[in-house]
Amino acid sequence: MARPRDTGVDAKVLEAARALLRERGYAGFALDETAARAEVARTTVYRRWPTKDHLVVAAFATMFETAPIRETGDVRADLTSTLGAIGAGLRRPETRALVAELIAAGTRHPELGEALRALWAQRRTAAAELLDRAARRGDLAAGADPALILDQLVGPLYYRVLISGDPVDDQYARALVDAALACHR
Amino acid sequence: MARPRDTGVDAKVLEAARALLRERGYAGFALDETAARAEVARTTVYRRWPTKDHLVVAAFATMFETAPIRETGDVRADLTSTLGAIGAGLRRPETRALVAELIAAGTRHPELGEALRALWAQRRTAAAELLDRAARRGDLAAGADPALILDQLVGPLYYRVLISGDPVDDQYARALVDAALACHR
Amino acid sequence: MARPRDTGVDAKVLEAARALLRERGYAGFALDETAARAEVARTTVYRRWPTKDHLVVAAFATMFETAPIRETGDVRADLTSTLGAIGAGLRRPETRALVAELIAAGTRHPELGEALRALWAQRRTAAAELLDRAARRGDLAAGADPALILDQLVGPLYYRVLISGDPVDDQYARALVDAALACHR
Amino acid sequence: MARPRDTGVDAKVLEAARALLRERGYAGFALDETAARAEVARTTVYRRWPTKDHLVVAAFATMFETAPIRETGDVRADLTSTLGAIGAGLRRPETRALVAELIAAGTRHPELGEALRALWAQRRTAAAELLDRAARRGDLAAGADPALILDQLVGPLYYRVLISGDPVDDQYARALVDAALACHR
DNA sequence: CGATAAACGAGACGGTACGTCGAGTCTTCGT
DNA sequence: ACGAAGACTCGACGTACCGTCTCGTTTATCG
Repeated sequence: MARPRDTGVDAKVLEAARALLRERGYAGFALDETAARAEVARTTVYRRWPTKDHLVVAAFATMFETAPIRETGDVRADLTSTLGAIGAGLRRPETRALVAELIAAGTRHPELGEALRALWAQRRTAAAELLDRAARRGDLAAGADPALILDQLVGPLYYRVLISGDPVDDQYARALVDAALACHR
Repeated sequence: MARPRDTGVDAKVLEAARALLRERGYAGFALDETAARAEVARTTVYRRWPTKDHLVVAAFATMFETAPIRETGDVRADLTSTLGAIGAGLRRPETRALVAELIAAGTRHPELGEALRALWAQRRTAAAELLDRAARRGDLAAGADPALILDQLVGPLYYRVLISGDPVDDQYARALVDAALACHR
Repeated sequence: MARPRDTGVDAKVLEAARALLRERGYAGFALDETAARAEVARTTVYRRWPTKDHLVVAAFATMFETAPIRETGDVRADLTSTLGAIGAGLRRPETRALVAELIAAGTRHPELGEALRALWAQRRTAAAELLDRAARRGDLAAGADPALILDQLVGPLYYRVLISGDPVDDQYARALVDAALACHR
Repeated sequence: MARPRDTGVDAKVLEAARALLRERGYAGFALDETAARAEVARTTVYRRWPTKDHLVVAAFATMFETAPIRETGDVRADLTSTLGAIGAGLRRPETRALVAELIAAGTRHPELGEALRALWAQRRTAAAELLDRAARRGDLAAGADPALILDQLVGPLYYRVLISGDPVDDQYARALVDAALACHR
């Protein structure tokens, strides 16, 4: 009885949003421009995402494909490459800014906070499973808490990127993994 | 050779800025209102801090006095209480939002990024010295890198607060310290 | 296909602008206040008139209804009363200031200069037609150039008001008309 | 008993002001810049001229040397060349704008209005004397009022420049003089 | 000759307005 | 209903001058 939503719109808008986010970061991101680029009316965007923040989070959610993990069975190597991949994703300054703005957006809109945490959790999954399997294989100490280990591995990465500004390179990833394995094995 | 700056102005403005940041967070922070509260002309504010971001960072820098650390000599206890204090400071949602916005601001204005990193470094100092002394006392393993250990301790804290949203309580602080000491000793 | 402009807005804003111009003159005229009085957002004003100058000219254009002229057939009397009316309009000091500012605005924005000249031309029309008819009736000398005569009548009026500051009263109007008719008949 | 004013300052400032007025007109004229150009402190300027308007008027007063008039005895020729000179001075658009702004300034500050009228009167003197002598020589009709004639000559000039925008060239000057002499002789 | 009052330079300060940008909401028409 | 187009509200931002003020630094002249 009513005109159905043009499903192409979602894709076009998100695509445009991603592009703008990458080009200019959150600061230079304007909903107007996104709509213009997607060749869609501003109203149409608002009908789907009630807020700039919502749109940005939605676009962000589609930005990083869950990196496929090649698991070799060598915990050290696998962890190192995974951490390295995460670090590589975070390194770019615009990414840092975007992540920061997303956190802020998540505070302004609780549901977005929820969604973002889900996203992070999902990104964390791969590494978590890696650790779980290692634990089951007996490659980790008996009493070790995989979640804590993961925090110890990933936390410093974000800490360096967001807070201290120290470099996050493969060497650092290796150092982190070495330290973690030295303890928990 | 010219009329000297009214030092009272700095204090009044920063005071007002702090208050506003605490009340409404970065989102609800308006330079206009700050000036009004400080009973100072808007232009006077702009003379000192060229941008809203600059003012916010300046205000933030004066928000947290370097927490005095009581060192007992018991590494475990000292670290736990220090971490707990850091965590306590970060827990409040407005703080989380503010920290996130500051990171973003730091990306918009490189000089601010610099300033912020200096601030974090300063906040980090106390804990770092604690670890250094422990190392010198032999309470840590010979080859241990204090900076890395610190990352492993503080990183997860920020990670939980900003990213995963998991609770940051004293129990978690203890777990982190235990894990770290288990390895590096 | 889009939401049409609220025509009421134009009226309300121009009305407010006229009022402000009359009360405070160009010097005390603020676009902000106009918008406030018209109970309209400042940006809405800017959408229609890109500049304070534009708005002022637009408001000015609606300030003086084309004075209705009663033509009796007696050239001398008709001219005298017309000149008198023009003079009366110019006499008030705020008017003088406003006219001056308008000229300046017309120089700052060429399109406004155009518009203003059109306005003046229109105001001049009535008197011009009066002279034309007189010429056709043979009340003026054959070779007389009505446009020149008009300049000689109206020019001194503006000259006195704007430049010399000498009084512009009915007696002066009469003297001008007498002199003009003495020549051109 | 006190340090005397540096007389060079007045000259330097007025020079700079004239230059700025010529370059950018009243609109682009900033007291700050004038002071900078004159290599003088802003305060020093304010000590002499209480207001931007005052300074501008003062500068203007020195802008046009009273044009020396060569009187040949031929009223028509003398008047035509004088009018032509006046017209030439007014033609430039910046001059028009400046004159307009000066009128406005004269309304904002009554003393300035006074000063300006004096200036105009002075500029008018030459032409007035010309007419007076012509009258005394009997080149004008007995009952003719020189002041009125002058208004009829000069008024249209200003009228065209400021109001109607019609060209003010030598031909127009001649037409005006012809018309005036046709009547008053 | 040294005190002193005013001139001067430099710049802080208060204030007022301007014009701009972007977010969200609302209204209308077309499909 | 959905979609396009764009008007409207609102709130802030940063800028540009203006005119006033408060300093420290000169400099002519008077006691």
